[in-house]
Amino acid sequence: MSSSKQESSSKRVSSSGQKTPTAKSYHHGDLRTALVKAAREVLLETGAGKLSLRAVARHAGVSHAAAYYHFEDKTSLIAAVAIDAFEELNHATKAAYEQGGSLLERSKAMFAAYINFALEHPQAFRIMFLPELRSDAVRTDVETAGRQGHEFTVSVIQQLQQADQVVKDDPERIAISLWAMLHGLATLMIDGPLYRNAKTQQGRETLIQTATDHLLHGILHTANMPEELSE
Amino acid sequence: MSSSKQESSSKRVSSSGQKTPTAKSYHHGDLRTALVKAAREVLLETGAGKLSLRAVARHAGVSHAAAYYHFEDKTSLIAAVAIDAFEELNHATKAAYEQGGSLLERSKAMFAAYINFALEHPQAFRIMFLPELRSDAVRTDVETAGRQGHEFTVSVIQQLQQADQVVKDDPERIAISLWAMLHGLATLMIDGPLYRNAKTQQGRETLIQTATDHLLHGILHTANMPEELSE
DNA sequence: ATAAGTATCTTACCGTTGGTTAGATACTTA
DNA sequence: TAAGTATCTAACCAACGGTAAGATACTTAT
Repeated sequence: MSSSKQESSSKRVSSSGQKTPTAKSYHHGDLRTALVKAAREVLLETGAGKLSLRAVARHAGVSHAAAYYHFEDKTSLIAAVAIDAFEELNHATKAAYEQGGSLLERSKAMFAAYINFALEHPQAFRIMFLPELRSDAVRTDVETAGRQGHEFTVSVIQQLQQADQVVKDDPERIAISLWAMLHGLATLMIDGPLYRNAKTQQGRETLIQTATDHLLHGILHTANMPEELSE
Repeated sequence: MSSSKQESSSKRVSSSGQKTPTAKSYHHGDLRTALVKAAREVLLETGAGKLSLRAVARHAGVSHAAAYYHFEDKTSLIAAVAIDAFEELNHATKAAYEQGGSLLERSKAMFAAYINFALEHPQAFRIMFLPELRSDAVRTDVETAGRQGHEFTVSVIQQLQQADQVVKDDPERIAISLWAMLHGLATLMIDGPLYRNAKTQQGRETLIQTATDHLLHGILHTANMPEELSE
């Protein structure tokens, strides 16, 4: 019944001659992206778990049934929001990495950017990892959006290995360990028992600093702790 | 209106003479714990985000309004489920630690137990870290239930430090780093991009093994990797 | 024992939600 | 300009969280 409608209307904003870009005529123009944007805005006031499709449609100024011409499902709308947020996160981490400093400093800035994104956009961050976006039958789009960030991390690890700064382990596995550490720290800070420690900017930086240092240097006594990185 | 009712009826199962322990009379006996138990069972078939108070009451054989005499809120019921699950997790990790082997082996078994609990009870694990259980006004009970596990981890770290196996850093911070790593790995495995890698028992063990090793030994080239732990 | 008081449960109701269907409106294209 | 199609609204449904009023049973004082 409604199979290929989403694709056919995806990116077609300024094709025909409309009076205003935000045309308020019967047909909206690009309701799909407008709904995603509206969802991000509604998300700022509503919990991620209680995000209502009807509230999003209300915010966009359309009836809730209109949304079903652009998204198969409420979950599909949420998935689109998640992909949008993933792209934003990927952009933020890349931007942090491409700033000045040594290779290791830029890497650490990238690590911090991941957590800072979670702290600055907690609702979006929660959406990105909602269980129903994975367990559902086919949701490969969200998966690929998430994997892009992972692949970038792998490339950073490889660069660090080529510069002889990181052990020559499987970069894929190192990236996973790194991601797990960052992701765990972020979720514990926004939804877990660390959310009290993360209230002040000082507390956040300390948490990020010590955790990444522990991963970088190890916590076993047999591993030495050089001071060249305490910076 | 309903302030001290929950406390007054908490633990009073076999006080008066009832014919059967699972008395199906008008008054239930201990509906509160029955609802928590029912919620855990319903949770096995329903997603954690879509857990319905009415379905839980239905499963327990009572009307949904009856639940409101034992829980202020749907969130309060979920909080009780989370506390129940936290206690189960704490018990599992302690049990893993108290098994045979060296101190480090027992510690690593405890780390693995955390992730295995998440993999074996993903729905309960998700409930434990639902955002609404933290951001809500006063939900200190869930917090303390979660903190108990953390404090136990701190004590394990301290034991490792006394045995000269772990650097003499602040044990609190080390425990946080450890928890972040384990928690991140667990969530990425059940709700994140690693859930494909975690389908086989082999894949899970490899993920746990390499990640904990990375944290224990560090990934920087300046840190050495002793083989006494590769086991 | 009995009556009053209280805790717990059911039934009935409310507004909101996710989702579907039928019909209205506008864009597209021949 | 007419037919066809995409997109929207209005109306409807079942299920949900939550509340209020009344039914039932346990408790306790007398």
